[in-house]
Amino acid sequence: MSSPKRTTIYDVAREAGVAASTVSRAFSNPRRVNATTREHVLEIAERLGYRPNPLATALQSGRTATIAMLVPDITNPHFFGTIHGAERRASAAGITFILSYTEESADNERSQIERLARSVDGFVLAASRMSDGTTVELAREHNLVLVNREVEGLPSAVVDNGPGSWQIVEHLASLGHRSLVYLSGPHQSWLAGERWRALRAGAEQRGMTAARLGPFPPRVVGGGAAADAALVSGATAVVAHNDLLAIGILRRFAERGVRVPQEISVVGYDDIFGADFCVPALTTLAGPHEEAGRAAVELLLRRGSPSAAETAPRRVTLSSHLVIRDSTGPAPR
Amino acid sequence: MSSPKRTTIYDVAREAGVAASTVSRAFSNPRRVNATTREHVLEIAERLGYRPNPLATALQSGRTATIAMLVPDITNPHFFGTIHGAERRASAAGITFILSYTEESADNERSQIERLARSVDGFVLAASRMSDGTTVELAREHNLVLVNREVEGLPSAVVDNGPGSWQIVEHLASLGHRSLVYLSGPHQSWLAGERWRALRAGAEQRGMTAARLGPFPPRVVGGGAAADAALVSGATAVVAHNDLLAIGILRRFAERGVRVPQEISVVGYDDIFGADFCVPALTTLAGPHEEAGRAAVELLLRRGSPSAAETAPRRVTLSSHLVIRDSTGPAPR
DNA sequence: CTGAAAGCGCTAACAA
DNA sequence: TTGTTAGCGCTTTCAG
Repeated sequence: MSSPKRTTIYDVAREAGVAASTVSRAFSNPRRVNATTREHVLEIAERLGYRPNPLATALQSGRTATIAMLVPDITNPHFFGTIHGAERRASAAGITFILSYTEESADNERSQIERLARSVDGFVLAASRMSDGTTVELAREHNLVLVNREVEGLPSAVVDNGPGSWQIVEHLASLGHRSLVYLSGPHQSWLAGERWRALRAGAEQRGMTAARLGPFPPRVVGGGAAADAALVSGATAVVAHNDLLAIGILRRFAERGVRVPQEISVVGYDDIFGADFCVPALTTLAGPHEEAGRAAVELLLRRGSPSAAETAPRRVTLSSHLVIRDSTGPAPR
Repeated sequence: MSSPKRTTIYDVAREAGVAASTVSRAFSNPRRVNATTREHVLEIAERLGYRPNPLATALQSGRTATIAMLVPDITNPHFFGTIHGAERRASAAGITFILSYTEESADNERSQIERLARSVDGFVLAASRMSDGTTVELAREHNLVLVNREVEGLPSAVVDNGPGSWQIVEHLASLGHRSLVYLSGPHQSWLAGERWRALRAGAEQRGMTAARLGPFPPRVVGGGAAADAALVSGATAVVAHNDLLAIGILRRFAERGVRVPQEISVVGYDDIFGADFCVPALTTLAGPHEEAGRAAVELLLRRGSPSAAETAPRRVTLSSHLVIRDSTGPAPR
């Protein structure tokens, strides 16, 4: 497997006729070394195929140059954008990126954080399922940044769902709908709460009735039960917690011969891959999730740097926008 | 961020009235310690909130309890299954899982391996773009397992595409098609080569003509050019390098008013999310990709263990199967 | 600007 | 079974 002996700073030092500390400086603190010396050292290092051992660096300095991102569920395409943005940003900064799944479990999330604590400089928690209290407590010991979740006092990057949910209501109202039902996601989901609050407020303002049903698993399979529940509710418009659920709902409606949007309108969240080619194509709230991932990593990196530690904005909000496709139409009369 | 001072084995040792090495053993080599002593140590450790520092362990022992998976492109849903399977397996073994993207670049792949080398026990390379030579060379220094790629002498887990591609040909032949065109993926893709070889051989056997066009980017956007090229070729059936490309092709055909499958049949590979609800639903070669990811990690873990180092199977092959949906039909006459 | 020396927290001989 | 003793490869005072 791995070679018997790797070259270390000592090998380089000996060969270059300098002390190990000088080699160390040549790499990690270039300006503290005479330019000529450094060049010489670097050359020898190159020739010997020297590679710094990140583990040794981390053990000694406490800096691991690694961050971890925790995601509830990888099979949800919604997260791809966020993950991708975060990974790109970390990679650009020369930071190793660890991805981990928590299977929608707050306990898992917590234990993963504890397990990885010493191996990373910080965490990006995507759509964290942990309670505010637990999160704040962990944030005292660990470097945390949230994505699509807000907790008082913690840095976060979120795609606003409030204004976006209002857009959904306005859209439905303009089509003559007088009632909507929100098919909710996991009840630990902060986002689900945000969405419902905004939908309800928007509906009230427009004189529409709004009901919430669920929770439903935020996956295609959840769509069957969700669709049936929606039908019983009598609402003319359903807003699904996410596109996965919405696609499942469309499928169930198709099975039952319920025509969308003639008999009922369907709206989703996230604009995932597939939302544009399912049938009917899904009206959904799209957002710059890749940007959110990037911003989160940026917040994390900034906390590490000595400068601008507290001056930096702690909270990034990004705008979402409604993409209108074929799953919404005039309310039936 | 992180607390000022973490408790170490020394703190525990002092408190428990034993040597540090005993504490170390109590955790990493439980059977080499008197049961009573161990229990006592563990209790003290618990009370003091001791957590082993994986970095120190790794630096000393060389074992990092971490593996890395390198994937060409995360936005390709094809990889989700593989990633998920690998992650689950690693997680079950208490192994930290690092995910990294190589953006379809062999150079990137190589440099990532070198960068992570000291921080991980091994690598899972998914659909590696590196040449056989480079791969073999790297395998001398690093612990590599391949997924959906075969290189002489290296362990791998692959979903067979040969037999699967034959199934595609048989299916098309049975529908009366006399010609097919393969719209190829990246030319560094080993899989693309395998597929084409099998398609060509199968076609020959069935007296069909087979042509290869491309390479096309294996994404939806590649579908436009691919579809147009297929049309010019005059073939009655197109086999796309993957479902993403196939979906792009369907879209282009729809735009151009080409009816599928009446005028032309379309087949994809991978059975990704969305393949069942695009229009028409896609006929595609499905495979147990999650299983492949799991198997790859298993191969990696096995190499580490002293026993069965060489007895273990080095190559896992999994069967694929054709899922027939609505994008294939009788050849036009 | 450079070198010597002391660890970071843990494991692994080797003794006892 | 347990303790002692060296380090793993690097960074970081502290002198020079």
